[in-house]
Amino acid sequence: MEQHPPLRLPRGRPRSFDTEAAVGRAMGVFWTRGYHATALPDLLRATKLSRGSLYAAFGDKRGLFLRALDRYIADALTRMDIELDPRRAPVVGLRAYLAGYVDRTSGAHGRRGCLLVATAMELAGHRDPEVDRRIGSFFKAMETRVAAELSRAKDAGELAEGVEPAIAARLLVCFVEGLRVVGKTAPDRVTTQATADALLDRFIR
Amino acid sequence: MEQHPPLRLPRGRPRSFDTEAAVGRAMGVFWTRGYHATALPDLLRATKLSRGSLYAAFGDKRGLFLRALDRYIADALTRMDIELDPRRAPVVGLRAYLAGYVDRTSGAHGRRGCLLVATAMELAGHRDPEVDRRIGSFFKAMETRVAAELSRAKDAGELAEGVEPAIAARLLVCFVEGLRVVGKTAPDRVTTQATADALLDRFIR
DNA sequence: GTATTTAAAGACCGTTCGGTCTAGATATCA
DNA sequence: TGATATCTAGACCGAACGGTCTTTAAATAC
Repeated sequence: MEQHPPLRLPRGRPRSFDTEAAVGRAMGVFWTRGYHATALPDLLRATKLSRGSLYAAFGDKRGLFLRALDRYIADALTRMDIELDPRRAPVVGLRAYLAGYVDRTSGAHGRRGCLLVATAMELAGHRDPEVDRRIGSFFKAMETRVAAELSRAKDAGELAEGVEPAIAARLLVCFVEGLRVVGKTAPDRVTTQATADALLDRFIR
Repeated sequence: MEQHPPLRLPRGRPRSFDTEAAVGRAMGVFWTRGYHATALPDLLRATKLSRGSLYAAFGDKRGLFLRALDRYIADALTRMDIELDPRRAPVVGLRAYLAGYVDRTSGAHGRRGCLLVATAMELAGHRDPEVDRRIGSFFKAMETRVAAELSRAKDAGELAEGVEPAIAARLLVCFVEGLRVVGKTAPDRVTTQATADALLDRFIR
């Protein structure tokens, strides 16, 4: 067991705002506006923090951004783990996974875009290893989960002949990230769903 | 025939720089850095223009950006028209089209990203109709060309059974735009090519 | 009570932003 | 030559940027 520290209460006034809630609100701003277009006053308004509190809690704008990005990634992977629940049939999970992207990339939802894709395009590959690592590991994590699900499907005999789970997983990841891009034009949901179905139907029996 | 205007030469010193070349150099800067992260001095350095000349020729930063975006789009569509040359077999054209994206989204090329996708994520859906129109019409133009090629393939009996050219075209567009996104992590070319092949092979006979 | 810690408000800092303007050189036409 | 038009170079502008710091109030432990 871990040895707890003495746990003496600190002397002064305790922190009165919820750090995680502030990260969530900041995430929303970065999400809709992008990193460079988000100014400090935007973040102060959204988090309802003073400049001093924000800098004490997060260091600087980039520090808060990285926290927000981590939250966004954690949310996405958590959602995936629910959709690809191993207790469900793999094809059901894959359909749920795609249906989630159809929902998030159609109409007004689509127009809002994706913090991760926006960050990849705006900040990745510009000598910021903290950003690059997050982007790279997210795609890898996503691909790994999809590949596992496809492997389960293959074992259950539900995959079309000759489909390699690893390659197909990469393909699906490219597809859903592409949905996020064209989703910025707010395509209608029926067409998006039909496109996703057309893809999956070629890979399952 | 069109009636030419009198065509009198203007009085003063003629323009001495190549406007289109300047647009091309500016395009390169926006491409690698994105809109907001590109500062005026970056553009002045790249175009080798003075502030005065740049503002006289393009109005403002946004005006120059729109010119650069138009150039980028025109280049992309021209390239597609070459790859999908109607005198070639449609499957050959589609393979060339995908091979081009494999090349542009692997390794260092991939890391550079795509001005159009970056613009879609950074600027689309933010009440700038000039940007929105360009992004939307580009995806539509691309989709139309791919759909036509798939239609030709279908007529030639080269498509797998039950493949709808219109839906499959949208799917391919999503896929290649997704390639641009994950391409920011500089994936290796062999894997990317295998992924593209795995997709196309499911849709052709 | 005192000491201590935090919070909000906002003044303040130097820098950079996009954009305008002037000065002087240069290149063309008439 | 003189008029005209464009060039470069860079000073200049107000606004906004990210970030620091001071002040004052409030909330806790002792």
